[in-house]
Amino acid sequence: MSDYGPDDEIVHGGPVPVYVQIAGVLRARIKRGDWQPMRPLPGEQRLADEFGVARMTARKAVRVLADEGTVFVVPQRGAFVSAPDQPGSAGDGA
Amino acid sequence: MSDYGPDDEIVHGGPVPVYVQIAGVLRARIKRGDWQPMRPLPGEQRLADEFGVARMTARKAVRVLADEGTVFVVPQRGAFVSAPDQPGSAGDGA
Amino acid sequence: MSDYGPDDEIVHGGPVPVYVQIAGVLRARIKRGDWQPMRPLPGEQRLADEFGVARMTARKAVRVLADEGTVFVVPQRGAFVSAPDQPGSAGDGA
Amino acid sequence: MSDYGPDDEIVHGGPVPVYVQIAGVLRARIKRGDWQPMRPLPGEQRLADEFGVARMTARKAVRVLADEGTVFVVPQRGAFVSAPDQPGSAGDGA
DNA sequence: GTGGTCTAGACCACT
DNA sequence: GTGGTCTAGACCACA
Repeated sequence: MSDYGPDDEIVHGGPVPVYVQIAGVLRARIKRGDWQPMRPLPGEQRLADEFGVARMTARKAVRVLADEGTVFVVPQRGAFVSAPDQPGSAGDGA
Repeated sequence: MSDYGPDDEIVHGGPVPVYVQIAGVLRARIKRGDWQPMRPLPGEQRLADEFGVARMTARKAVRVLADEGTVFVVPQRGAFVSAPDQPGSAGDGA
Repeated sequence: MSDYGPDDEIVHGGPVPVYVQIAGVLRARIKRGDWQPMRPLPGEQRLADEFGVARMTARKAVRVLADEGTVFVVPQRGAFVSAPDQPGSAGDGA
Repeated sequence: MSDYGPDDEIVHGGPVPVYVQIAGVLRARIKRGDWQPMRPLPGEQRLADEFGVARMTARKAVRVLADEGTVFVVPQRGAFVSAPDQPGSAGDGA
């Protein structure tokens, strides 16, 4: 189930491609700590279902995060949140 | 199809360039709220068809609106109505 | 469906491990030409179904063939019949 | 029209993904000089037609070449053969 | 279940 | 005509 509300609305036909919007939502959740480092994101199909898009679109969103290093993809295992660059030393409240 | 009538007639061969006239019509529609902020304008081809002009003419009209900030253009995505500058401070009922 | 009959019967509880027996059957089919070089073997699930064994058993049988070079495994793609060692030096005419 | 023959056959269901095979064929043509630096490759749809695959598959092949730097893609213009690193000084027959 | 690949369509902006 | 995006299905190996 999703704990997410209107914050995560996806706009079709807008200036930002759907897959980029989804990548942004996922990125925000990761930074917010919803998904912890080394833990898997929901699978492509689940993301597609949640956002109401085709799997290929959800897949492209995950690829955006993988290309920027936010997550890493392990074939047949899932997409995992990368470890933060400098975990804990600054900026996170420690 | 268009919901617009004689109001939007374009005069060819007059003192005002056709693309400026079209820009004026589009600007009026936006201010009237026909097209909402963050939503796309019709594509160049559609505008060209509606006004009976060449694509380059429709393109120039959109550029006028972009230059004045009424719309913003996202390459490969289209032209989108800008958000109003400060919709709350004056004129909107606040 | 399988074109194979009693020839390929597997004996459980005998002196020869089931996966070795299955490897032998598969090896025979390859040598017989049932499966051509560079073509994929049936997937693990299909082999498991055909021989009435667990997926891990089918997997081990394929591994036997891979270890001896009869087939080669490409991750995420399957197991493929290897090209014959030196088909040209003798018997192929070149 | 294609001047290409059996050399460029694509195998479906083989150990190598179709889009990787196509990328290999295109790479070979570029190295062979069929397509000169700064000239465009055929469009995605043409490649798809030539190889008998979906456009998305041809697209992935081009992306492979773009990722490795063999070509560069200009949106709405095409994919262009990159300039060689050191054209002519070594390695090409010296 | 996962991600990887592939098909066969579609609409779009832009050139 | 180009590439960019998107849909809605599919089969597969692998765990």
